[in-house]
Amino acid sequence: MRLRFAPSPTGYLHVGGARTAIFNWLWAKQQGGVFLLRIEDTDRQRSSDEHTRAILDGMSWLGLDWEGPVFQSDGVERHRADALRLLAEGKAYRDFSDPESVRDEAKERGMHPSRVAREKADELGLDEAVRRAESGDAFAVRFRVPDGETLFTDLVHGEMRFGNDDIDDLIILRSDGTPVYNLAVVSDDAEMGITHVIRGDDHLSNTPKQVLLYRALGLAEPVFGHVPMILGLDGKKLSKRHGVTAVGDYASEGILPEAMVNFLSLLGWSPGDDREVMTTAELVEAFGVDRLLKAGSVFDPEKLSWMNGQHLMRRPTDELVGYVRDLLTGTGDAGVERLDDADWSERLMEVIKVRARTLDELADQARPFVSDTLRFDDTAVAKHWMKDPGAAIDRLERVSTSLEKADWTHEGLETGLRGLATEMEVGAGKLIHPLRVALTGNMASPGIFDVLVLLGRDRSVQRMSDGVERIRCL
RNA sequence: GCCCCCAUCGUCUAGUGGCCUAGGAUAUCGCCCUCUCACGGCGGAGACCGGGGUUCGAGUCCCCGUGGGGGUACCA
Repeated sequence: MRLRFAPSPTGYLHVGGARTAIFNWLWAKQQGGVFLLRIEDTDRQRSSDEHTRAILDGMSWLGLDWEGPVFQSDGVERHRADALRLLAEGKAYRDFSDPESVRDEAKERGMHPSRVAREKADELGLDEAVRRAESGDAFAVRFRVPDGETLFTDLVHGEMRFGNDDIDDLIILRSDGTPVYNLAVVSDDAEMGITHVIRGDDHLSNTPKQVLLYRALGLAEPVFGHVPMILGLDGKKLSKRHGVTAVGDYASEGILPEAMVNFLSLLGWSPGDDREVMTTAELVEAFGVDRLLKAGSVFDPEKLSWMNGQHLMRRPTDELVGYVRDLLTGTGDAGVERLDDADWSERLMEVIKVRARTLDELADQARPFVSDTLRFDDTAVAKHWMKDPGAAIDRLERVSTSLEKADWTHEGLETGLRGLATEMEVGAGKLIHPLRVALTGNMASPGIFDVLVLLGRDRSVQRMSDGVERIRCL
């Protein structure tokens, strides 16, 4: 079994393409098949190394590995030979007509352009066509669609039947001698020995044309499976109008590749039970083309975000430390080396990972612990400090002196602080809230005793006195 | 215009003629946990596009509408 993913070199791997790639990859992995990559660049004008590179980067980020070098569609000679062979066998004909005048005439007579072209070619006759070709007249090569019907079995749609009258005599070779997509795919896929083609629904209408080409060329045709499209929140085909559509952009938004693979694989497919958060290994195990859906699905960034949070909680903490280190180094935050203390950073991840949905949020959560330069949240300061600055200062100072001598453990600190609250005849929250602002600059944080333990005695005490100082200056 | 595909909560989906009083997830609302925010737990609201058949019985099968998507290039 040989599968391939064949994106067009548009400069980025969009989510729809990514999902198609994922389906192919999952199936290949599960069946022990071969997964190949081919860049569709028969139109040389459009392709560029950077474009190909962007797609490869997207694939690598997702963790989708393919076999061997990327198959570049450099088979122009082969494509041309195929076209010429069809010509020699009378399965294609030379079209000398001017595209524009053919279009006009077709419109006038209410016909399809390709049928006008066929009529003209038949009027011209084979001998005359050969003579004109030999004298140097430029011509395109059109495939002559035979009479009858074209049938094939689609993995997701079942039996497909197209009346050949509805299929146009497609051009397979342009008048400049370059091959056209529909011929190139067929020729290339056959060359690669592709046995199964999973691709987007947008290719469904192309399939009978390609099937006809396979049969005319005597090539082994693959089994096709057409998966539904991915739509934007407005129900329209997902495009740049919907904002982020390149998978690479989600990488920079703090999405884990495994979450992306998981999320995308659940668009147009489901394992059949209630499982949703799944590892890539589980997906490989559960995947099956028989459960591919027919209806298009909307890409919902909210659910992706949730799923990412689920994956985040399940990742090994040392991996999370790595992400946070990179992110905080990138933003130039001081103190990143604190993360090198494996035991400490692991405990830090344990308390912050449930509070983050993206890697960026995880880094934001980690920042107050890593860096000593706090970013104070205005509403937090207003609510817990400035409503009654005097009380805030008093409480911070008393917490500080009381805790300074406490046993610096979760339990020791809790007994100490709650004892102080009782002594002062205030609720513990009255002490905790201003303390949290002093310690983290924020209104929200992990449990205050975890914060204290993670920060350590010296840094905690320092932040409390800095906090007092800060309130006085405000 | 012509051809093709599709249709269950807002969204992702389960459902292959009786197990459906339509299940799960997300989002949303309420409660609980609680020092905050999350996580987690419990609960609420929320869908079979419409009309005809077939059948004892239809979300499930058939037909017709409607809606959405795709194709119809000397694009890929």
